[in-house]
Amino acid sequence: MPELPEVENARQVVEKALDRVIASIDDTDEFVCRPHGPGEIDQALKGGRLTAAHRRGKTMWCDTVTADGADGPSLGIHLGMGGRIFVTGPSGDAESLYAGGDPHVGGMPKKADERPDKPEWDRFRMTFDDGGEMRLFDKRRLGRVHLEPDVDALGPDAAEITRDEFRARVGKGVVAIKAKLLDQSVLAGVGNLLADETLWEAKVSPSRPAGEFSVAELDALRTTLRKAARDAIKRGGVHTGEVIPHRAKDETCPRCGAPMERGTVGGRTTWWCSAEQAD
DNA sequence: AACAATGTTCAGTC
DNA sequence: GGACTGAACATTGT
Repeated sequence: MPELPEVENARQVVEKALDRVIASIDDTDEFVCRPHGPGEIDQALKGGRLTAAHRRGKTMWCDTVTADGADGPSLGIHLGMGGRIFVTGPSGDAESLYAGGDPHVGGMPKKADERPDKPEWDRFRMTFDDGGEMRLFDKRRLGRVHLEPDVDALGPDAAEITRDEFRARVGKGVVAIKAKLLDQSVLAGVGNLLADETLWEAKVSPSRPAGEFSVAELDALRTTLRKAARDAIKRGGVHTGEVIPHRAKDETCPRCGAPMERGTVGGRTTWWCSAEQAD
């Protein structure tokens, strides 16, 4: 699930956790919270508060203050391959639940495995002194929570990148354009689905070398990407993309009817229109 | 059983 | 050192 649009959705849910006093933290999952040892994050943040929720690409982080009002360490949260954020209000009950990283914004997920009632899939939990909580729910366990995340290694956010930045960062090298879009140090936030959706909308072959693009083509690609990202945020996730349901065997392009083709580009399964996105 | 999964990272090669 | 590739990571679903 989580690409830029889902993470932005999750970030907005994390904002529901701001300015509430942290009573305790369960950071005992050593894989998710590495390299911190159990209790380390708890010790650093207990008694303090989260004061702001930021996002760049797929990485979120919160500013914090300690109990005495001094600046605390930032808290990084990454949803990995399938993580979600749940926050409950002061009552702590299900009625006050906010779900982030999920397509059904504000509603309860329908699939059993997406419901928040599998305690063994809770990988991190922050309990507030008002009775509510924030937790990372992640059945695949590839999410991350850690102190002081290094966001400088990320490129500009894919929904915000400027025209000049895009030209300079994306339009060079011999790697496939899709691999370039997926490189988080080039620009941050594009995942496998958003890449396929963007390239399909732009009628660009995913395997075409990035350095071959003209300035005009790069500008057009950037416009398409930002539109795809923002539309997905608005609609609740990348899965709302037009071509996404057609990423399957025996499917056809929803625009021209030609067969969809499957392959591997940038190490990821890739689908494209065999006619409009030919090399 | 084998393989893929909306992500990241690290070892290895050119 | 940079660019690039492929496997590994933990876990679940098909």
